[in-house]
Order: sequence, then structure tokens, then C-alpha cells
Amino acid sequence: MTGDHGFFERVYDAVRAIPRGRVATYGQVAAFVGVPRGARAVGWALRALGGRRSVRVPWHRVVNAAGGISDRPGLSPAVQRQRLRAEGVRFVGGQVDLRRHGVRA
DNA sequence: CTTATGACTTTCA
DNA sequence: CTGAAAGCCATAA
Repeated sequence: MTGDHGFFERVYDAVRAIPRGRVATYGQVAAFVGVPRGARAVGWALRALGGRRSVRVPWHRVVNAAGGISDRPGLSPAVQRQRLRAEGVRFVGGQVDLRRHGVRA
């Protein structure tokens, strides 16, 4: 129990704060943790998860600014798409309607 | 300290 | 709409 809240934990906490059936962009999560321009750093933190189920983080609720799923090594985007669809997220043109499911301030 | 990489974003042609 | 380039942040070597 560390108590040390680093950048990674902040990102995980922000992602955990995303309500079910809704999605947030990397930029939104970055801004939530205090780094509006740290979208790439957010992806870095999520990549560090590496399938760590011990840390329950709804990483599948995080999408890019276009509302689409970014390509990543080792995992197919179809997985995330199916997970989001299972939560009630509607896909249009292979992308998510951020105006409908995008997290709002 | 410098260089390189990456689940990003925005702008220009 | 598609493609290329630069910008920004965190980590590793």
C-alpha cells in the first residue's frame, strides 16, 4: 500500500471515475489529472497496465479524440469495441459519438 | 543531460 | 477525406 500517488495512479483513478456506458478521451483524462497536453502520457500509463487485472481499470472506456479506438500492440481493437458495446455504447462508423457517450464536464 | 519511443492531439497541404 | 508533420508529456537507456 503504498500511498505514493504517482502519475500512473492518478490516471488509473481518473479512468475509474468514468461512469459505465460512457467514454472519455485521452486528452480529457490527461486534463483531469492536471496535464491537458499529456494525452500521450496517459496512453503510456495505460500501456503500463499490460493486462494487470489486479488493478481494475476500465481502460476500454478510454478512446482517442476522434472517438475511435487506437491501434495497440498485442490486442485487437475489436475487444475494446465489444466491451464498450456491452456497456451500452453505440458505435457509428466504427467510432463512438462523443456527443452522446463522451464524458461531459 | 541527450536521445528515442509511444493505447495522443492539432494543424496544414 | 487522406496524409504528413510538429507539439506535448512521461519513461527508459
